[in-house]
Amino acid sequence: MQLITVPDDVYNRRIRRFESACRDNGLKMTHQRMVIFRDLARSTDHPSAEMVHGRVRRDIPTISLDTVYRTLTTFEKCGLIFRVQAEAGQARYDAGLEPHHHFVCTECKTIYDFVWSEFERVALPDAAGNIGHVQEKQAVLKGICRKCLDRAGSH
Amino acid sequence: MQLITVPDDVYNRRIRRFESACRDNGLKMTHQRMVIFRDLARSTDHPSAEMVHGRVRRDIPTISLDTVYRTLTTFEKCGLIFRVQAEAGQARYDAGLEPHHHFVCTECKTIYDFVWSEFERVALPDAAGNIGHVQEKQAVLKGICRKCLDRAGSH
DNA sequence: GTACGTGCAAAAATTTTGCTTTAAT
DNA sequence: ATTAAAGCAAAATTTTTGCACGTAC
Repeated sequence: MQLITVPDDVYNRRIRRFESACRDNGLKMTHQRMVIFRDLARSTDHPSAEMVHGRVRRDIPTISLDTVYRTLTTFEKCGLIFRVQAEAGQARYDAGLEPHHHFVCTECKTIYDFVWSEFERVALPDAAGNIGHVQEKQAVLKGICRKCLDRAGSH
Repeated sequence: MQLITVPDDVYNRRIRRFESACRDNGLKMTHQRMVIFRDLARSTDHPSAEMVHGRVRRDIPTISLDTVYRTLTTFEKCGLIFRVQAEAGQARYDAGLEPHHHFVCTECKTIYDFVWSEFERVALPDAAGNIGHVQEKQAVLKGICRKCLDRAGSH
């Protein structure tokens, strides 16, 4: 379930980016793609293909899971969304393009976003540049989230 | 195939750590576990379960893939090895305990290690501490490795 | 009208599990 | 002798694919 939602201005920016990305990549504007992207653009929970499928079925009850898989892969190739580095069994997706990082709870597998402007300012070591051409850099934290800590502490 | 190998002193340190971790966790010292751990301790290629299976079969031709899966999971629970944040379809493992980070080539899926001492020195933002208790922090880079860049450039 | 996208079903790939046999302590 | 681990086979889970039909441009 999705409690926190994305602010309107961020959501609208994402939708506009989606529309231009479709045009630029020659993607047809299908009902399925719009509904799937709208769900992602509003999401803060880094949903898996199955989570997206479950939610978009409210709008398109006949949509198939493989369409969701194909669509997510397509969006990823266009740079519209990212696969999250979280290896929680299933691939998880994120429509947030603003630089941010992830805290993965090893207990409940929830993925939390956080910003870390200090990180953005630190230069990569030479070692990294020697390996190849860096396109994306991100920090990943693992730990136990507050919710799980509280649950464990209460008995 | 494995080109670079781990220096002897690092390898020996890992093996000693393995032996004490088995004692501490009440794990029996089976032939399979030793062979699997030795392979990981020598590895620099962040192998998947299947890669490990393929290699340890040289020593134990009858070893089954599910034993490898079970053993890797066991080692991970003991903190002897880590699952790498790389979502390359399969889970990838790493026996390196010294702080290091990963560069994942989006082309060939190779995972390269690098050290980044500057990163270790930067304090986490308050936002991260508010989410929960951080147990592990790491940077993940994505990009195209030199090998793939060269291959693409040569035609 | 044409090319691309979707739905369906089936398969592929990866990982997990129940049960029996084997081996370590 | 006990108890954990290995091996086998089967299942569960996640993701991909071929083909026929439908839809956006």
